Amino acid sequence: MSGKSLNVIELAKLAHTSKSTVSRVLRNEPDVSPKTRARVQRLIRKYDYHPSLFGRGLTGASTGLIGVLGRWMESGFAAEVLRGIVAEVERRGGHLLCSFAPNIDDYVSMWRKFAAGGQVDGAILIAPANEIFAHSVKPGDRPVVLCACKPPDEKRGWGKIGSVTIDNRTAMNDVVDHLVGAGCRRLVHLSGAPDILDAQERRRFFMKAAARHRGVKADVVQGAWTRELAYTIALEYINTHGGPPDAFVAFNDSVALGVLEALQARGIPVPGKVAVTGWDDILFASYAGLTTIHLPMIRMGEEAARLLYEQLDDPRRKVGRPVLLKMPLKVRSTSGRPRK
Amino acid sequence: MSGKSLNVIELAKLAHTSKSTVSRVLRNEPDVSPKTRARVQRLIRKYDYHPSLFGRGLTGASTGLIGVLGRWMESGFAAEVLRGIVAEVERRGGHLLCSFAPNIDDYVSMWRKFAAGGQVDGAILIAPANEIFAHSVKPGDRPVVLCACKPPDEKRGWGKIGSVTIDNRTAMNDVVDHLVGAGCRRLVHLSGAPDILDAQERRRFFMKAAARHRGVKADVVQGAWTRELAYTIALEYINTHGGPPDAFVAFNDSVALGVLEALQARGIPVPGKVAVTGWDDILFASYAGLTTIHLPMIRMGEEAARLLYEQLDDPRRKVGRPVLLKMPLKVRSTSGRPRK
DNA sequence: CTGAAAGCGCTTACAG
DNA sequence: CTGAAAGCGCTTACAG
Repeated sequence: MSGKSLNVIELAKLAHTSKSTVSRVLRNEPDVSPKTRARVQRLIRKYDYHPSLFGRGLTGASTGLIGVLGRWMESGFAAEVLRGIVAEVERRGGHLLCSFAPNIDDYVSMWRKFAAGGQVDGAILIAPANEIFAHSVKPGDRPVVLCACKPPDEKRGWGKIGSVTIDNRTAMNDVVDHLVGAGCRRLVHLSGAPDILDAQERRRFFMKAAARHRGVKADVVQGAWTRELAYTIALEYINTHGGPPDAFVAFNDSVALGVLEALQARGIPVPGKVAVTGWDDILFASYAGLTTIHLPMIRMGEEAARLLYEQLDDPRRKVGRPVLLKMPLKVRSTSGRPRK
Repeated sequence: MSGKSLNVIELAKLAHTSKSTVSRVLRNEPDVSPKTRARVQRLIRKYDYHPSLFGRGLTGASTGLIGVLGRWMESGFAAEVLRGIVAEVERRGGHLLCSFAPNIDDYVSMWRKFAAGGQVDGAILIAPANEIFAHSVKPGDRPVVLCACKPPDEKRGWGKIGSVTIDNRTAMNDVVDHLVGAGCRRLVHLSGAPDILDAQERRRFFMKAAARHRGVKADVVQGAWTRELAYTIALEYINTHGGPPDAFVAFNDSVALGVLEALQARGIPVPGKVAVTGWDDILFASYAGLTTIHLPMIRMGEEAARLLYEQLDDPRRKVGRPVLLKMPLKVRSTSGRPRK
């Protein structure tokens, strides 16, 4: 081997052929004689040769690089979705180019960088803030898939962008029906932060779900956005209303945890006196016996990657499709029939 | 703008200068007149221009790309470490090129690809299997940092590789001293899978820590590697020994969870009759009041990235350094003084 | 301080 | 089925 690292030219010399032919073998093109192909492949394996990402990328050819853009990894949500993406991308022999931008302007800039091409084959945007829809999708954009986010309308080219979202409506119906079936009549929803789409949806679907039942009273309480806030606000609610409602429907498991702690502090039995439900199904939920909605974070990542590959595999397909994932209700012990 | 995407040549034309000068401005080189620099920078901002990763990479210049190689994301461990890496890399304006290889041969192949250059500036290897040390580090390798893994010796060039590991010895001493201080005399360690370095270390340090105390009996039980297995094995232990020991020291929180469930199933009070400790400090630990060792996964990622940048910032520095992270003991309610 | 030229390692038409 | 040539977008000496 010469001093420089192995490249198509060196490989061509060793195989007594041209770099064009080596390139053809590399990309599994059909028009190569079996003998030549075998000779080149043997050398590729012998030297564990991998074509340069940069050389290939510069020509505009596919690099197997999939862009992943997230707001941040704090939540654990992005990390779980990433696991799903990894599973699918790894299966295809691809690589992930990950960027994270908490700030929406940076996020948009990175999205544009991915979409403009010359970097990744396609990209997955994890939970972008809604401000992104004020920007336009360009006709020549690389395929992009939205994860945990859905374009609000067809405008600005967003109509042809694929997306993976969760079916909050059906899940919330399941929660409410289950609670009503268990005898609960006064339901209180501790909603999530108002700038989160899921929070808006769950809040709306909670009211709608309850309205389908006669004699059921539904209320929404804002501000309980974390475990700590939920603890305080649950106590406050109980003090103000002279006791708990029949059920607290928490925006997520952390909020439910805060509620459970508040109820425990006041010696109010769950589910004896009040039912509590969560959302997400994090590890502690199963430990605490929390009835909750299972959020399939890993599957969201997998589906997003599959959606992206659908478009990558068929370049004529210019339009992505929306995928709506069902979320199963996990009935555990915090939602038994109240004894009053 | 012409049809093709903006590049150094277009930018040079617009700025009435040459692509060499544009390149100098891009890389913040000193030898550019203030006027020219300002003119170029204005255009860069105006068009939100980002130099091509591929063009830059092909010349061998730094791309800001940091390679991350993991065995898999299943554990959640890699995901948390990744969060730390992201925090640090994002701060430096870099990007992550992530690959995951459950199989050791693939892992080694990817490591070599990163190390050979022409792809990333440097790489972080998360928890590689020990078989990797059978391979040699080459003199011209790009900087690499080991995370949650330490070279067993100086051989094959591994002596100059930086690493981030956790101080299992001190942490295990803390656990054992705490339990003995609480009155426990018979300690049982439910160890982790034998091919995990941390499992080997904790097992060994558990025995050593106990041996420092007179009258303390320490045992190791194998096979309890998951919550489910721990449940079964804890029950089995109790049946065989006519009751629990004074303390179960679990390899991690999931194992501790299995133990707690087994004790609950048998109606054995914790900490009244037996103490239980975990390791990792996952969310459920604080909920369950589990006394545990806090594993700073995010910090491990941050430290690994910092270590890597130390070498990247100073190319003369050919040798990385080892970092040993302390793990605080979180005393909660599962380790109170046993009442016997 | 500036610019022209070479070259990084590939792929892509094109000609045979 | 094969190869010579051009070119992707940068950076790096080199000459001025």
